[in-house]
Amino acid sequence: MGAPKQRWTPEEEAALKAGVAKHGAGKWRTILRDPEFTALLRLRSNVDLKDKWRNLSVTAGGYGSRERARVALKRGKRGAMVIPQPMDVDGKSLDSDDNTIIDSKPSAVVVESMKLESSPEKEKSVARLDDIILEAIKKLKESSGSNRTAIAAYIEKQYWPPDDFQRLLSTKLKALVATGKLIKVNQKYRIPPSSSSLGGKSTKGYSTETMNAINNNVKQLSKPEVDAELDKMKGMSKEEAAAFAAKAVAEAEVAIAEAEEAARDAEAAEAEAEAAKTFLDAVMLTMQNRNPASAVY
DNA sequence: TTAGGGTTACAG
DNA sequence: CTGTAACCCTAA
Repeated sequence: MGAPKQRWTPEEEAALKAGVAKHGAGKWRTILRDPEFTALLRLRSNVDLKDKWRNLSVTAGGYGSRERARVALKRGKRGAMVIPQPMDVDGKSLDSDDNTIIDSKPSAVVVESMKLESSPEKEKSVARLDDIILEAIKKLKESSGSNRTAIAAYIEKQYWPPDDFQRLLSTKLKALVATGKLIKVNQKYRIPPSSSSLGGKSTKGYSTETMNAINNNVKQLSKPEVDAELDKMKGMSKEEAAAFAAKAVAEAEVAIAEAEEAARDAEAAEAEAEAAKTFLDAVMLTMQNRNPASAVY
């Protein structure tokens, strides 16, 4: 897993995901033009966004079109393999109310080594923070994971204490969770295992006001975007759909984090992010209604 | 402009 | 050498 060319910073990734959550995958130019992301993605082209999204999909274990092709080739040469799908075991609801989030992306735990490349200072420091956060968790070695306070304490002890650190840390943790580099379980963060599983969705952190708005919207949303996404899901096995949904929820949350981080137009951006989450809630409901024990396809 | 196949750069 | 991530090329 390389640290090759112009690596994407977690911020850029988050912005990309947020953009996809808002406008949908494929609307690269739109995402790029969105005043909320244009700043963070200013150095990336629409093609870059597309490629990055493809890479993310691949490493996420989600079947990106590309990975499928590669896998197919490998199988072809070795002439082996089936894709056994023991179908899942749990017909459980995806809608639990605790704060458990388990991202759908495995992703290796390789931290980004600091490169002394020619990148803006800002990006350098944030990339380093990611590195440090992971290091902190590793060093702390808490079996069930480490909470934000412990992580912050460790970092403050080992490194310099930036002024905006606490807030920055929270944002970074969210981003890392969304990226699959960390898993959050009951307020604690830990390094993800090699494989992924599906978790409940989180309903944390939103004001009752917001939640009401969401619940209210869920009942009467009818965007063409929704139909399009739901249509995609028809061809997925339940497992795939669940992973997809879990990932999407994480993305929506990143969108919210981004909205907070970018103080500018925060309200409007947050509203859009919430809308994205609303869509996801609808997806979840739809899935629960239609996913008998067997897959659709 | 976008999707997808191909290529390059780099880490393990 | 192989796998991964960023980058390039081109058809639609």
